[in-house]
Amino acid sequence: MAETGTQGTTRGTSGTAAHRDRPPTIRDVAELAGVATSTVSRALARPDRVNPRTRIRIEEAAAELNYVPSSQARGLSSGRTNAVAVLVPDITNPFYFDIIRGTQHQLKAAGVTQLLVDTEESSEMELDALHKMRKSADGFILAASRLTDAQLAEVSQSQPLVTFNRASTSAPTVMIDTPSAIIQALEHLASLGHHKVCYVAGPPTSWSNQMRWKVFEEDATKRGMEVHRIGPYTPKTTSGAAAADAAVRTGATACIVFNDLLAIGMLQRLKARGIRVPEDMSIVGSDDIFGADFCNPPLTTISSPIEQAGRVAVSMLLAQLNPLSGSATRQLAVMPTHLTIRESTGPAPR
Amino acid sequence: MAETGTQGTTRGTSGTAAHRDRPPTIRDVAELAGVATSTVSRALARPDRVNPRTRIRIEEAAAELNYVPSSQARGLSSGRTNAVAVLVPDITNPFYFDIIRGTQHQLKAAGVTQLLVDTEESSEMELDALHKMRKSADGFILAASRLTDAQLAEVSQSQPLVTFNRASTSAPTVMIDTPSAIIQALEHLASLGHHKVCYVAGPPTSWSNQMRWKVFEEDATKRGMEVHRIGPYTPKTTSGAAAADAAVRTGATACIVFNDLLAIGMLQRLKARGIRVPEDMSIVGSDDIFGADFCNPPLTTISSPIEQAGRVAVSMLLAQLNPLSGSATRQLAVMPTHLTIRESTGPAPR
DNA sequence: CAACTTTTGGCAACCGCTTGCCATTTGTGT
DNA sequence: ACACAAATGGCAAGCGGTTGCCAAAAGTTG
Repeated sequence: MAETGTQGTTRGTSGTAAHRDRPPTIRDVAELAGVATSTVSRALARPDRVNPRTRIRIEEAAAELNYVPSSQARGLSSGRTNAVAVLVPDITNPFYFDIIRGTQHQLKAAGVTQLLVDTEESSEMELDALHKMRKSADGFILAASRLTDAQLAEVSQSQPLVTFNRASTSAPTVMIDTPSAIIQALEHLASLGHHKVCYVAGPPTSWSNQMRWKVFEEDATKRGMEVHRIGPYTPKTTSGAAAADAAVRTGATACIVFNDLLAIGMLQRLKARGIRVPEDMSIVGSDDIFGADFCNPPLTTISSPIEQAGRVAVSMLLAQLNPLSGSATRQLAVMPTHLTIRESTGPAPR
Repeated sequence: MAETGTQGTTRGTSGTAAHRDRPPTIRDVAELAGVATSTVSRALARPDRVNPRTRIRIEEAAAELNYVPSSQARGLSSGRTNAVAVLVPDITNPFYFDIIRGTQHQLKAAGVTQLLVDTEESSEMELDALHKMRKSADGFILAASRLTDAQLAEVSQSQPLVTFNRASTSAPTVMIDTPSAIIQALEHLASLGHHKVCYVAGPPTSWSNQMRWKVFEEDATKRGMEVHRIGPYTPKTTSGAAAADAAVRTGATACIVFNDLLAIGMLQRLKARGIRVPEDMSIVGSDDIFGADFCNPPLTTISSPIEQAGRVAVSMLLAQLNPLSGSATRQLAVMPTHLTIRESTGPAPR
């Protein structure tokens, strides 16, 4: 302290300043600004906790040194990592890319790092990641989680998370309005005169798959349609061939398919077999992924603001992490859906 | 300081151990195993540095406590973060999906966390990320970097990185064999009788765009073809319409397009305008992204093992980070390419 | 101007783990 | 059994921040 006065003149001591060797630490900034590290820390974290004049001095010093606080160190002492992990079952699937894009955007806006994890459709990997990363992420977003209700409940007990397309009573959830979507699709098919419909199932552990089938069966039955179900199939285009063949065998004239990937695969197979879409068979996909608009024929599918869903998920998670004043955090967000009618559906063959 | 001793005993206050409240630290493990934390640290990091018996004891303790070391703390003291940042210009672009998938796989295999960053085609954001994350990532993978040579050189000086599809003398690079690919494509077009060809350009700051054009011009000229060039266009399907219209105006009978996204967009526009592909115009894309095989017509395109490129990039980066015995780290990897001929190319119209 | 309240900034103790250095043990050769 | 080398484990000093607590400084009030 006594030397502060001197220091003003000192300046030259260090000779040429700003050696670009090692990244500057908070200490360097403190030194340059002539204050203690704690003050620097405060100036940056809670600006009104320090005198405006010193704050400015510190800010200038920081700017000059091009100081960037180490998130590592910060995390260690503050207990927060400023990172959020996003777990998806399959990075390969374009559907999740929309989600990822959404989360990425929103997280970046909040200055939070995104840790992307591919769980490869496996609940073990999911649990493992959840466990391994509990110290390195402040929260998790589980897209289409494959965990059981019990597992989910347990996990959500110990770490903040929000699920996407996976209902849960224990954690905030954002999901797309599947029931309404399926009903819209059936309505559409019914109006085209279809009586025999088939649901092409995806992964049994997928909650949304279960929901879709449930609603499909209920509503189709209510309409007096003949309902079939085939599957489960891995939700990839490559499974489409098998699915298409099976679908044809059921005698159904229209299929609602678990997702677009599978649907597009079916389209390819049907074309190869010379079965015309939609003349001989109508196909409805789900998710409206990249490609659904330019495949052949363009796919009628269930659209939903997926990217926005990602954003919402992040918002909900962040709200959970920083409990703001008053307002209880929202526990459920349902994204609207609508049927995008393109060219893979048409009048039932007679 | 004097009280430290007291504190040592205080610990027990909590009575029953292993409360599942807070995640266990290295201290808990040490205590359970009856050793010092340093020993635990070693047992886990360099197993042969401790006695096998104690190591086992420690491992058991760790297992019982379900101990996972804090990567934060580890990073702080060791100076390594065990994370690698992957910067892509546009998360939206399926081309990068493949890269990301590749890097993700390889990184996971190495136990390294992937930090995904979307730089939105902006060199500023790229620099910014590079700067902000220098403390939180051990290295960087720059996919299709938009940085200038000078910037790249400077950055690579201070942090380990490898570039993908962006030549650089200052950093290891993995790229796809563009020249050969373009030549293959021109050969293909020539054999179909095309004489007037057009290159549809992508982002001017894209190195691979520049390369493609360069080789295109050289080789096409050498073949005595009439060469056109249009663009630049943003590499998205939505830019395809403008590109298609411009391409038609050039009078060319075949186009080689910067990437598949743009090419698919052109396909859509051409179809809308009633211009038949490939009868009236042939289109060759590049990258063979998801969707290129099922668009209408399926796109003839330049394929390359993109996912593998991502893997290789990671390997090169990791090699750079852990300079192993002897073998100098590879500075350049060139991924092979081949022309995947589908249905968007055909004989030149007469 | 004294008495008292606010501001402001420094001190020092962590956060959880790594690592250089040193004291013990244990093992080896004769 | 003895001298000496190798193996093993603990101590303590950080890594780069954050934060509770306290003292000095500045501002208020009558």
